[in-house]
Amino acid sequence: MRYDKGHKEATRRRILEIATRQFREGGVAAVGLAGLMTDAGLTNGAFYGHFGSKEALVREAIEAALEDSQRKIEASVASGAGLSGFVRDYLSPRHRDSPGKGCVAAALAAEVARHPAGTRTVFTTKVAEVLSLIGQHLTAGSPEERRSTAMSVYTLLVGTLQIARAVNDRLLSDEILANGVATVLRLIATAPNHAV
Amino acid sequence: MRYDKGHKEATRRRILEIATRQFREGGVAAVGLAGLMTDAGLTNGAFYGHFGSKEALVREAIEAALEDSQRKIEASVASGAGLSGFVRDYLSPRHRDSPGKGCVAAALAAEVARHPAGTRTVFTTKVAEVLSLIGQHLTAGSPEERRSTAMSVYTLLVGTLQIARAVNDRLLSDEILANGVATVLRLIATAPNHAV
DNA sequence: TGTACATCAGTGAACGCGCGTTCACTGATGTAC
DNA sequence: TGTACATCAGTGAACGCGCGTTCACTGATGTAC
Repeated sequence: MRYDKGHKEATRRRILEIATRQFREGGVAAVGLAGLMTDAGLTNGAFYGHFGSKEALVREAIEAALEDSQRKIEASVASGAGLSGFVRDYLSPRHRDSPGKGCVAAALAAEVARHPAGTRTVFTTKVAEVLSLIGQHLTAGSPEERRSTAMSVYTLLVGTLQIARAVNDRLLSDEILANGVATVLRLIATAPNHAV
Repeated sequence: MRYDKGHKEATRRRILEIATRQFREGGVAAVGLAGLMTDAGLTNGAFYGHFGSKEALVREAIEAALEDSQRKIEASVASGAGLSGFVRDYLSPRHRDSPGKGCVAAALAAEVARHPAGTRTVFTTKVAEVLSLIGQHLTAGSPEERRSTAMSVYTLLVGTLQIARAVNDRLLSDEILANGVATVLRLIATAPNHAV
């Protein structure tokens, strides 16, 4: 064969990697396959040797990016920084300013809601895993309370990052991030004391 | 003149109304001007008699939709349901399932972050007004604490609605919404007890 | 050892389509004289 | 009262462009005999 063993797999991985970055940076709709393939050092036609359609790529990109999120949480816990460390990274100006390397839920949740069922199902499965993972690393409360807190933490993280990114005023954006950190840490520290 | 006095203004309002709905339903990128104008009962060319560009329409649509949000908050407070009533409406399955009539921040925040400065500035100004409005209707805490709580409430509302919309599992989605209501109401009821 | 063929990652032109925007034109009305 | 012109909301074709997808082809390699 002309190409090394593993060459095609490496190319596929390269396309996927570039795609996950570009999708998060500009949104799925703004990424064209021709430009994506050029950035991968190939021509447009080669795309369909690796993926069945753009939507298939979107599914894989979302899956990969949400597995990345899980790895980040685990890395933070393993490093001793705990969930708090993850929260501080997540709501940092650095994360806000580099969406291409960041959370795919914050970048694409609204767009995912408008995608076909298969894509939404992948997203759903992986988000459920993230929620479960956050719940596992909470210390306060019963299992039900931890699940509940995990949801609050995750939605608050996503909402805070999104508003901080959309807002065009650095001071306000920084304030929103800092306030988000304080609120999430408070949620983590205290059991929810359920009324329901 | 061929047309009634006020005819053009009415047409403009009609285009704007349809656009705010379509933008929230499908995202800005998915809305084409030709289709929009057809839905308004006109042909594509007429658009530029009313708006300078698609982006100018986006700015006005975002502004109008965020003023709508403010009106909803005020209406809920005026009706005696208070902020809690607004929160329950915001995180209701009905709101989740009808994005076209709902919160523009939840529908478009990620997309706004990628739009030109002018659009982001409009968004920023109006979001700041919403935060201030929420703060005014909080009862617990100092003014600083109320501002802080308002931010947490708003970002939590937006994040919760988005994840609930993206998720493809009705039970999980409902659970996320219900959990969001409980958490937001808890935030509203208790002063944040700032650590910073 | 030499020749014919199979394999297969990638090429690049072409497809039909919809996009935002421009612009010469239409036609019903109001105004001027 | 009748005629010429100005106004102006809207028409609809055209512009250049990029989209996702298809497909006949290339060319370097491995395999068979």
